Amino acid sequence: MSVSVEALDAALRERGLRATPQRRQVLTAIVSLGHATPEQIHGHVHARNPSVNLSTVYRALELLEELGLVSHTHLDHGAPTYHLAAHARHLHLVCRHCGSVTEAELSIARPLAAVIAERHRFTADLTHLSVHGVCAE
Amino acid sequence: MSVSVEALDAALRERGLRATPQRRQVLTAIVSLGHATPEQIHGHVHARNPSVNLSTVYRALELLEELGLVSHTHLDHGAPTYHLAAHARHLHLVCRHCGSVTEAELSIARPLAAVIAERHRFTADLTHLSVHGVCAE
DNA sequence: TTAACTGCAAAAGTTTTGCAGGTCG
DNA sequence: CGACCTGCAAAACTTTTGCAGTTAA
Repeated sequence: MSVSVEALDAALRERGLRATPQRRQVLTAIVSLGHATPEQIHGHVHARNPSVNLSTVYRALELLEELGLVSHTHLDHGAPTYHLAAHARHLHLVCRHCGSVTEAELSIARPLAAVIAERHRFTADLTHLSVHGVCAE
Repeated sequence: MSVSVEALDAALRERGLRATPQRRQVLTAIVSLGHATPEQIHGHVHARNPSVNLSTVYRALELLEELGLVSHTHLDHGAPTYHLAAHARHLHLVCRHCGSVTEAELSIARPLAAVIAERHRFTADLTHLSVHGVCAE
């Protein structure tokens, strides 16, 4: 975790931007939560620092994503969920019925990515891949 | 197209629901547009029948999906796009840069679905699969 | 006729924005 | 000190809901 925060500080410094507590706390929240919606992230940050505003969370998420530290997917019904870019070593199986999210090996989608690259000249970003369906319940 | 509308009428009758012009027009719009957001569908319907309200479009989409005639995915930034269930014979390649949506053979994802079924006991719905990435530009 | 459906308007939920004040560097 | 950031409030969107009037069957 402190690794991520240090990476953040470095990335910010490099761009002449500021390392504020809020930005660090948003990143820390993502690290703790694994993957979460802006709302959930705000809840986590807010617990430690009640003055932090939801709009600041949105702005921080946008920035963190721009810096390449974080990325997001649309898991279920359009709800965006954010996670560490470095942790994006799995794809998501989203159950339509129970809403559960299971993680699966990224490597199992490699063959698919290869076919897509070849036939469509399209570079698939597997870290953004989520497969919808029905789990074993 | 009239095929779809007839299927709609039949499905509605079977459930004791009503075949209204609005419902038919929403379905027709989806047929013409291929895939479209609620907003775009409303635009299309509205052009022919200006009195149709957006909330009616939402209600119709919900119903059509329930009847299994239509389904939706979240293509790009969470924007829901609806399409005929019968046309869902392809998966989507969504370009992060230009926003374009390319269609690819569903069959190329079969092996992936098989692995997921075996390892995770998860039945993948490939018709809801969209792959994000970068196209050839 | 009458239960289902629609249009309208308002509510609810989410994300963005303008601005005055606070703060990192 | 000075530009960058934040909190707040309001705006901009998207989707849902309640209700009175309309309409398909």
